[in-house]
Amino acid sequence: MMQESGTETKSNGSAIQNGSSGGSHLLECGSLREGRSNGETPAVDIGAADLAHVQQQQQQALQVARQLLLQQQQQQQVSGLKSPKRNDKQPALQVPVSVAMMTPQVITPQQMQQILQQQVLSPQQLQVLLQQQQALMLQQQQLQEFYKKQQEQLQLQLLQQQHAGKQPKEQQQVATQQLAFQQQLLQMQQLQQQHLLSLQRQGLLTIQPGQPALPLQPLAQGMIPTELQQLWKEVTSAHTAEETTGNNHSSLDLTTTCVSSSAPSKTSLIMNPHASTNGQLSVHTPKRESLSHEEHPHSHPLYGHGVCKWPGCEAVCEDFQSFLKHLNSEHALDDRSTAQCRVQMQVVQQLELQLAKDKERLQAMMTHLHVKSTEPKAAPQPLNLVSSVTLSKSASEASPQSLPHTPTTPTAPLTPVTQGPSVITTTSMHTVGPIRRRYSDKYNVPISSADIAQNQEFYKNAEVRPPFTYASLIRQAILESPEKQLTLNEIYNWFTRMFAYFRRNAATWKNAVRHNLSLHKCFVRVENVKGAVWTVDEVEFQKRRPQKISGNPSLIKNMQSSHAYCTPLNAALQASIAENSIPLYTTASMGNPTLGNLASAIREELNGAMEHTNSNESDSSPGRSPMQAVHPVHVKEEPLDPEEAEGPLSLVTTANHSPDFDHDRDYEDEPVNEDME
DNA sequence: CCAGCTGTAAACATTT
DNA sequence: TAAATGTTTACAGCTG
Repeated sequence: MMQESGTETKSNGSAIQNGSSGGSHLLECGSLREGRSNGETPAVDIGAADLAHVQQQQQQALQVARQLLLQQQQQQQVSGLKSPKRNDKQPALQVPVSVAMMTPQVITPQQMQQILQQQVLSPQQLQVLLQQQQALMLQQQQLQEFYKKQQEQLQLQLLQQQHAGKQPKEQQQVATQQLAFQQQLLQMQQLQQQHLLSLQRQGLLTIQPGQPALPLQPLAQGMIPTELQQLWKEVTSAHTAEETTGNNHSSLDLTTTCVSSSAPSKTSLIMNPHASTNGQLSVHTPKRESLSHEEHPHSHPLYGHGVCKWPGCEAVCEDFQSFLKHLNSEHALDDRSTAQCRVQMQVVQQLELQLAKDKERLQAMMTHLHVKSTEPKAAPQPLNLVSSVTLSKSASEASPQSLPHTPTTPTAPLTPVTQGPSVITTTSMHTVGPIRRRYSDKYNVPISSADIAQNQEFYKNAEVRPPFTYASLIRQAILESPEKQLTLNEIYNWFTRMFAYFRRNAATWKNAVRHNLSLHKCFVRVENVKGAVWTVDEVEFQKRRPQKISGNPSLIKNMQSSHAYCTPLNAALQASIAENSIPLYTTASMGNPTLGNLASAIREELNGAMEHTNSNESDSSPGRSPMQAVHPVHVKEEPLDPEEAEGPLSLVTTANHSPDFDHDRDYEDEPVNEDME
C-alpha cells in the first residue's frame, strides 16, 4: 500500500485522435492530376508510374527533411539549452510549426493578480478597451482558426504524401500560406505587445515598491529558468522568422539587440520591438519614447489615422508631434493612466493566455499527428510540458474518476497531469515544498480571481498545497455551507473535495484543522442535537489579523487610490471575458458551482487585513472595503451583509450556490467533480 | 532580536 | 474498546 499510484492518471495519450481529418483531399487529387499531366500519355502508364514513384521518393525525402526540422525545433523547445542562436536561414518552405508562436508570454496567476490588484479605470474606458480587445481577439481567433486549419491540411497532405506520393506544389503553397498567417499572428502579437510596452515605457505603469526595476520582470517570476529559456527561443525564433521573410514591420533592428543580449531569460519578455533600443533594455524610464520614435517615426502604436489610440481617448491629432504632445499632456503618468494601462495589460494578457492555450492545443495536435506519421518515440518527450499536459488533460477528462483516491508519494506533490496548461509555470512554483503564503505574500504575489478560477480546478486535481491558511480554509468551508455550520467531518470532506493536496497525509492536516478550530476564537463550537458543529465568528475572524500589510503603506495607498476606478471595471471586464467564453473564466466561474468560494477565501483574508489596516471606521462601512480595489471579484459575501452580494460583481459569487455540493457527502462518494466545460 | 502568525507534531481528554 | 473529536503544548519557520 505504498505508492503505486501516479501512473493510472497519466493514461493513454491516444485519447486525442485526429478526428478532424477530412475535407482536404480535393486539393491533392487535383495536384496529383496536375503532376501527371506533364506529357505522360496513358499508354506509358508504367513509365508514368515510375516517374510518379521517383517524384514520390523525392517528396518523401523532402518530407523527411522537414520533419527533421520539426523535430529539431521541438527538441530545442524542450531542452531550451542549446545554442541560443538559431539558424537564421530557415527555408521559407519550412513547415511553420508555430514554435515561434507558442506562448509569447505565459502569465502566471500571480502576475494576473498583480494586474488585477492594480487596475483602475472608469467603466466607459473599460468598455472601449474591451471592445477594442474583443475585436482584436476575434481577429486573432479567426486567424488562428484559419491557421489551424491550414496546419491540419498540411499535415494531412504530408501524411498522405508519404503513402501515396503527391505533388509538392500544393504543399508548398499551403506552407507559404501558413507562413503568411503565422506572420500575421506574430504581427498581431507584436502589436499588442508594442502597445502594452509602449505604455509601460511611457511610465504609465507604476512600479510597485517591492517590484524589481524591470517593468515586466514580474512576468518572469513565476517561471522556471528552462521555461524562460524556451520562451526566449520562441520569441527569438519568431523574430528571426519574420526577419527572413521580409516582414514589413518596422522594428527588426531590435531583434538583433535582443538576440545578442546576454541575459535572455530576463529580457525575453521585453522582446517588444519598442522595448529596447540600441542594446538598452527597457528599464522603464518614462522618457524613452522619444528615442524610439526617432527610429520609428509615426509608427507609434498609440497613434494611427490621426487619432490617438489611447484606450478611450480617440483625440484627433493632426500630426505626430501634436500626438506626442497630446500623449504627454493627456496621458501623463497619473493614477488614471496607470490604471488604464494595467487594465490594458490585463486584457492583453488574457488574450495572450487564450491564444497560448489555443496554440498549445494546436501544438499538441500537430505533435500528435506528426509523431504518428513518423516515429513514435519522439512523442514522449518530456518537452512540451504544455502539449503533453494538454493531452493528458483530455485523457483525464475521459476518465475523470481516475485521479483522486490513491495517495501518491508525499515527495511529489506536483501532478501536472490534470493541470491546465496556463498554470503550469506557477504551479510548479507553488509546489516547492511547504511554502506557506502569508498575507503579505498575497499582496506581493497575490492570487487573482483568474488564478482562483483556474486554481479551483487546479487544486482539485493537483496535489499542490493551497496557499491559504487552515483558518481561512476552514472558515470558507463553513461559510460555504448552507447553514454556515459544519461538523468536523464535513470540514474534512470539504478539504478533500476541494483540494487534492488534502487527500493524503490525512492525519497531519486533520490534526491541523482540529488544532485551528480549537485555537482560534473565531471558530465557535456549537452543541447540536446530534453532536457539535463549528461556526465562524466573523467578528473574531476579522479581529485576528489587523496588523497585516501595515508594513506597506505605499501599497495600501496605491490600492486605495485605485479603488475609485476599479470596481465597475472588474465587473465589466469579467463579464466581458465571460461573454467571450474565455475558458479561464468561464469553465471555472460558470461551470463550477464553487468557484467563488476560494475566491472569497482569499478575499476575506485580504479584506480583513485591509479593513483593519485601512482604518477603524471601515467596519461600519463594509461595502467600502478597499479590497475591492485589490480583488476583482470582491463581493462581500459575509452573512453580515448579504445584500452586497448582488449587483454586477456577483458574476463569480453567484456561482456559489451549489445545491449539488452536499457537504455531507463523503468524498469517496463524490470524488472530484468532473470539469464540465 | 523579538513578537506574532502559521504549520506540524504530539500528548491527552472527552465523546461517540 | 476503538475511533473520532477537542484541547493544549511545544517547536520551527517566516515575516514585519
